[in-house]
Amino acid sequence: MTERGERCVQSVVKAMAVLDCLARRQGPMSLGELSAELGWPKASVHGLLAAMRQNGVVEQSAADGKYRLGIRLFSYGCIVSASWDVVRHSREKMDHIALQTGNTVFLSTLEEDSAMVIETAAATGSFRVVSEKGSRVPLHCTSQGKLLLAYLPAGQRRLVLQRLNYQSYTPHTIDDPQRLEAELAAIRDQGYATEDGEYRIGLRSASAPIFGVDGTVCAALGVVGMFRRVRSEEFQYARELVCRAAEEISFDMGYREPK
Amino acid sequence: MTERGERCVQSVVKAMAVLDCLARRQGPMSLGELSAELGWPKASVHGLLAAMRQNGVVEQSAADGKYRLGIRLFSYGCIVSASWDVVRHSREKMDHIALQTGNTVFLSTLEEDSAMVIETAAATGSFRVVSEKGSRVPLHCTSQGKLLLAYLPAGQRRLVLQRLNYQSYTPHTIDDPQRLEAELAAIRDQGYATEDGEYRIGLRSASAPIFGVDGTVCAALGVVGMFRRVRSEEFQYARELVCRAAEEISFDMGYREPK
DNA sequence: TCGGTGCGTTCGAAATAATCGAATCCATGT
DNA sequence: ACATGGATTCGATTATTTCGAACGCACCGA
Repeated sequence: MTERGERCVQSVVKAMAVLDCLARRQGPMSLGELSAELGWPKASVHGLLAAMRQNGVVEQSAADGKYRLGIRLFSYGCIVSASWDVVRHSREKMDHIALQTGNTVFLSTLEEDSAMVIETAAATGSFRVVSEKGSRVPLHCTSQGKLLLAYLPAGQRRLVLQRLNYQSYTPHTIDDPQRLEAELAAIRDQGYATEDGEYRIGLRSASAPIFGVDGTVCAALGVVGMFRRVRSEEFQYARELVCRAAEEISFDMGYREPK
Repeated sequence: MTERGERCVQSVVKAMAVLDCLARRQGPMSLGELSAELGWPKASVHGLLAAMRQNGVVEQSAADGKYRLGIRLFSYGCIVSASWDVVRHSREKMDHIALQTGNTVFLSTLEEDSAMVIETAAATGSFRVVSEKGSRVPLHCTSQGKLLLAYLPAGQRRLVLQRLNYQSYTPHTIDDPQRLEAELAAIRDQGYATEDGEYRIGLRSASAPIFGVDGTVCAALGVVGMFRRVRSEEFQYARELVCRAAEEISFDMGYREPK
């Protein structure tokens, strides 16, 4: 471990790995567990944890001594969230679409080879699909995932497509790279993505791109619900609302369509 | 810098200081700024940043090379937020109080010598007070701050009271430790805290303690708004709703009042 | 009451990895 | 083409991390 593309402080890389480990578990872990999981001596892991405990990035339970992600990370997360213009520009329109369609509206962006929800507007219907802030879904079988992939620069897209696992969640999941490539091209053509029970049976969704001032897609605006069929009027209506809102938000953010 | 109470990895402590610096600014910073602010050579800071950039804890702008907190911190923040039982148990009752009173309802907890908002329910009225998740307010001049202080174990409370700055925000701010101590005792007696324009002129708030199963206060439930007077009927009504809800939430979380 | 067990924590010397001034690169703008 | 201001890389010195082992402590069953 003496050679590295990037010249960086290895202790800090390790500390980040500890955070990742705690994040994957989503719950408290003992020093022993962390040490075993990471393959480093307990004393080493302890040193890293102690450093991060100092300012609340990790916390230690007074009862059982287990470690977990700390409140300071919540604080940082709020700062990051507040820095996203796209959330501020979308909030109102998202609520509006949620009311009009009765379904869940969400804003997603790429994070670690998956699509992460960064904002939601709750459904009003009784069969509401819940979509929690911070939750992640696969890229190859959701409308937001496929959309974000479709608009990724070709170079990065190729790399991500290679890394994906193409797990089949339902019989409708697109589980081979060739077909996904074709779907992505179609998405770029029509300017939006749909998903027809490819991730969860009975769930359908549509997503449209929000462009930043630099012309790249900074988020996917989507609607998800238990629509009857993709061709149904309600779904097409929801899809259109999302597409129009995404265009308007892009405009608000300073993006101008190339002529 | 060879002696330390805690035995911890100093590079990681420094990395955390970099994060803190970026968090305080709440916006992008250049390597030079960070270096100057922290008083360390640019190359050193760069190494720390490079390590954290690897996994998205910090991001670097492609345009101007400036650094900022990364999306991974948002992801971590959501995990932390989701781990708080108190939020899940409070959500519904908070919405209810917000509807009943038309004012902003919030859940707060201690973070770095201030009271941080961890959940909110938006006001319905036209003169709504906004309270953003993650925002922090002083301890000595808000109902949530005084409440959290009042129920802190005596040892910790003394330490915090010493560190506070007692800045006067309005003519009503309690700006001396003695009077604050007396106020805290009164709060413990009556079981709730109020604030009468001590932080912002015209703003009044009331907070009640939510107890965890271990008997400590894990959060303050509060309501804030432009109430006419503390003795007004609306304020007393809101205060009572908050107190009752806080008791119920405490019960739901497994707390049983000592006989 | 007494060991045993499984924790987190501390210790200390060997050895690795961080440090930081200076050099380099790479945009921008003149 | 040149200067400027920034990020980044380099490399020898040196302080820091490392990690096995020992410690302290709570819990639990005998």
